[in-house]
Amino acid sequence: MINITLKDGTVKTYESGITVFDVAKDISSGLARVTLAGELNGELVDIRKPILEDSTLSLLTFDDEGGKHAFWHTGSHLLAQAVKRLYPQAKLAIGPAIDHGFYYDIDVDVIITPEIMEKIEKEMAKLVKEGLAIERSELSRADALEKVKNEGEFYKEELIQNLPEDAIISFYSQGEFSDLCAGPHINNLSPIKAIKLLSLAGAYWHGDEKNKMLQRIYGITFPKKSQLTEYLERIEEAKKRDHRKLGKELDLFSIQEEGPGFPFFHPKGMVIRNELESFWRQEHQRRGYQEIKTPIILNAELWKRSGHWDHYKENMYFTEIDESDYAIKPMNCPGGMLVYKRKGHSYRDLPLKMGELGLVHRHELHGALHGLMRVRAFTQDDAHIFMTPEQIKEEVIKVINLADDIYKVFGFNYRVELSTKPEKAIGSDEVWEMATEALRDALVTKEIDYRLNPGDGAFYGPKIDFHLEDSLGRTWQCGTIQLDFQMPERFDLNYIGSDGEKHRPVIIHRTILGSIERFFGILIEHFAGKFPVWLAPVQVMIIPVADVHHDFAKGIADELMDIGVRASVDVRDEKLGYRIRDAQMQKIPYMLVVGDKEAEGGDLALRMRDTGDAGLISLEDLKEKLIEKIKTRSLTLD
RNA sequence: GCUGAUGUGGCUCAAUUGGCAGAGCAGCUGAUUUGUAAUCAGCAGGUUAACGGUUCAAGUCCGUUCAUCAGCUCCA
Repeated sequence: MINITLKDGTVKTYESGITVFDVAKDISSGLARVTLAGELNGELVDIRKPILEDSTLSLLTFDDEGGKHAFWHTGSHLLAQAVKRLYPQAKLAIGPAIDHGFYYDIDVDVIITPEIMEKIEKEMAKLVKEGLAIERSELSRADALEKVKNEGEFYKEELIQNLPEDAIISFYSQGEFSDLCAGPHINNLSPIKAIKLLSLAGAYWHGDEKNKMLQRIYGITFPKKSQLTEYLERIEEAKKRDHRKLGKELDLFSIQEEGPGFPFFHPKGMVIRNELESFWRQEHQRRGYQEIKTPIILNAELWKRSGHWDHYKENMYFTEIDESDYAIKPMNCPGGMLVYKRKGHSYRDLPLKMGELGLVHRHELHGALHGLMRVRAFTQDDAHIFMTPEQIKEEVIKVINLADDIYKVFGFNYRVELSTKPEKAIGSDEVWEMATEALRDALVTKEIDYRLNPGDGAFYGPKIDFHLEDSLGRTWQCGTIQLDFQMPERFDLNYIGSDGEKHRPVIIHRTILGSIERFFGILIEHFAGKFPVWLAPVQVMIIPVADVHHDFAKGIADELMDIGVRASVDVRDEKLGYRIRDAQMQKIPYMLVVGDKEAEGGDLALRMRDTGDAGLISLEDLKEKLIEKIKTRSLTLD
């Protein structure tokens, strides 16, 4: 007999070998119906999993991540089964559950069109009606290989061959369909009440562009029809926050055919950008950073010395001046190195922090461009910290703190990744190991959860990345902290130590916002265009009731502008309601309606973006409120 | 770069089987003088992404290129 401790702390005694599903059934048939998977001693397990020893067990439903995972993984099998029924010649590659739904990569000789997707969707619904049970079985490596070979599933064959020696090879089957799969899966198909195939894309086998491109079908399933409707509505809502759409509507920026990947910033976008940059300068100055600006075009020799010529050439643009080769900078570091090298340095100068809002150009693949998020010209909020090896940890921690301080101002959540040595890299393994450990040490000291991203470091060093989310939950790298022992060597940088000898400094390359462009895009989506007061292009729109109130309105605007508030008067010959609507749609935080009553009485009728009419306020109180909101970079209006 | 889809006034979208390119909003002009999310009327605005082809006739069919969108790959 074994003891099983449940989520609520109750302990139940069962015979060894009882399955997760049987435990659920024993508790109640209702619970058994909604249980999709289990979490056994902290590990996600199949609902069929026999429990052999004293354990803690959580029964997972669709409300749990693990339950969703099993549900969607089964969704992907259902998709594959439907495809195989319609196109028996199709070869299956991989079909995992993802954060929102699932996909399956399929190699089939017909081009899947939206019409075919509809057909597949119908076939899936038909399969659910058949009420097939899902069964799990294990095979030896030889038998498994034999099975998939007989079925002609050569992608599966390759997958099995790549499994580690001791791996348990399991298959899940439903009716005539069976698929190599580690699971977990749900008990049978009938809980799947809503099915939607979402999109279609090409995807390389093993993610390698040298391999064949397969057709990837994305889909999602739910236990209730209403959940699908809600999901689709949420997607629609998220699309309204898209920075490309809002950028157009609010007239912030544009990207035109004449310059793919080269964004134009419009007057209103520039207000936000300038506010961001002055905030950035303020935060850096008070932390001891100096600011520099290095040229955009520098000669080819420099890029050969820095290693970019050998390691980054495909992403660079080149030009020729007086018959010499020049490159347009894809990174700011070599220029920064030259500034450091201009004069001798003492250990007393270190750490030396040089910041640069540097405009870089990188050739990104045409298909990779995405609004402001991925462009071909962008301004990095770069800085290079020159320091002694002893200062590494402290300085890395200071940068982590700075990033956290800055992200907090916007109310962002972020995710941290640690990226290690890539294939194309310079420097010895020992130095890489040391640098990677230094970064890891800083993360551990700060008790930050991070995700490991092997092989994704810069070519000169490992890095800590900060990722922020867009409206659809896609994450984008913004801040980065990169440790570099290579550039100091290549540029023969040194400082004089307390011993009077020359020493090699170590460099941190870092950004906080990442690129101003990308950060701006994230910002638009994060706030859905409703910028906090300090960033809003127009902070107060004054709306006179009639012509006779224009002078009074302009007087108010002047007083506000005198204290640095961006105020504007809408003098157009339109009805009040029209102009309020317009200001509202421009997402202007505050509106003032001024007519006879205000001109006589002194107090002003205030309207706020989110809550509408806010009653009367005196000009003095309003000024105080605005100054406070702007100074504290408040995220709220009242 | 790869796979698939898309491209019509500044914006959002119409245009039967190939048969005279249209509407709303925005803009301009005039009337209207307005109290918390759209006042009325008139005017102007297009080589239908570009180039080539088929046809008596192309926004529509075919080809090439460019751009955009969803992914893949890559990356701030």
